[in-house]
Amino acid sequence: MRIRTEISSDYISEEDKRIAVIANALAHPLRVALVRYLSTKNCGEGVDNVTCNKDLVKMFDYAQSTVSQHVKILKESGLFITENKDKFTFYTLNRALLEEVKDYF
Amino acid sequence: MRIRTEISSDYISEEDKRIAVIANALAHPLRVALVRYLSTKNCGEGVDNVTCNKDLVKMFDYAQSTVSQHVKILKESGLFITENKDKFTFYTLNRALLEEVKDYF
DNA sequence: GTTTTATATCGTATATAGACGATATACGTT
DNA sequence: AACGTATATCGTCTATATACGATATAAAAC
Repeated sequence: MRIRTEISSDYISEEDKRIAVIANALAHPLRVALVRYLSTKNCGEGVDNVTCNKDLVKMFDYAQSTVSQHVKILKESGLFITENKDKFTFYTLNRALLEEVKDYF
Repeated sequence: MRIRTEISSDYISEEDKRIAVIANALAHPLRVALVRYLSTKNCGEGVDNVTCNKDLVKMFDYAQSTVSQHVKILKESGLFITENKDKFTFYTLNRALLEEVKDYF
C-alpha cells in the first residue's frame, strides 16, 4: 500500500483508511491462507484457535523470515493477536475485527 | 500485490488467491472510498447506483489518470462493472460479489 | 470538420512490497 | 556456560504500486 501522504479529499474518511489497512492485510494469498488456517484449526472445546510461527513455516512453503514478515502485517492490521508463552509466540485471530469487517460489506 | 510466481504450497487455495485479489482492490483508501461512494449514491427508484469517471474526479482530489487507474483495478477485481453509453463510461457496483466476500468472513 | 468533453493509456519517477539468507534476540535445555 | 530452538529483524535485490502529466481515442457539440 503506497499512499499519498497528504490526502486532501474530504471524501476519504478515516474508516476508509482503516478498511484499506485491513483489506491490505488480506491482499496476499499467503496471508489469506494464514487467516483461514488459523480460523479452521481445531483446538478443542472453548480453546481459541492458536498457532505459532514454526507451525506456519512447516505448513506453508515459505522461508521463516517471509512468514514472519507476513504475520507482522497481519498483526499490524489487528487481525492477528500475539502472545508470548515459553519460547513460542502464539497467534490467535481477532474474530471481533473480522466481524466488524463483515459488517462493513 | 507482488507474489511469487510458483506458489507451491498446497495450502494456498484458488479461493485464497481470489479473495486476495478482491481484498487487494480494497487495499487503498481511495478505492474503498470509491466503492463506498458508489454504494451510497442515490439514483432513484430501481436505478442501480451509477457514476462516471468525471464525477469521481470532481469528488476526489486526484488527477483524472489516477482515478482511472484505480477504477481499472476495481474493474479487474470484478467489484466495478462498466458500461459505455453516449460519451460516458458508467460504473456500477457488483453487489453480488460484495455479498460473496461478505460470506467469506 | 473542427473543437470540446470524457475516458483510457503511456511514460516515468519514486516508494513500497515481497522474497530470502544472514543475523540478532530470547528463552529452554543439557 | 554452551547449545539448541523459536521468532523477529536486517540487508538486499527485484518487481509492483502509486501518482501525475502528456498523449491517445472516441464521441458529442458547435
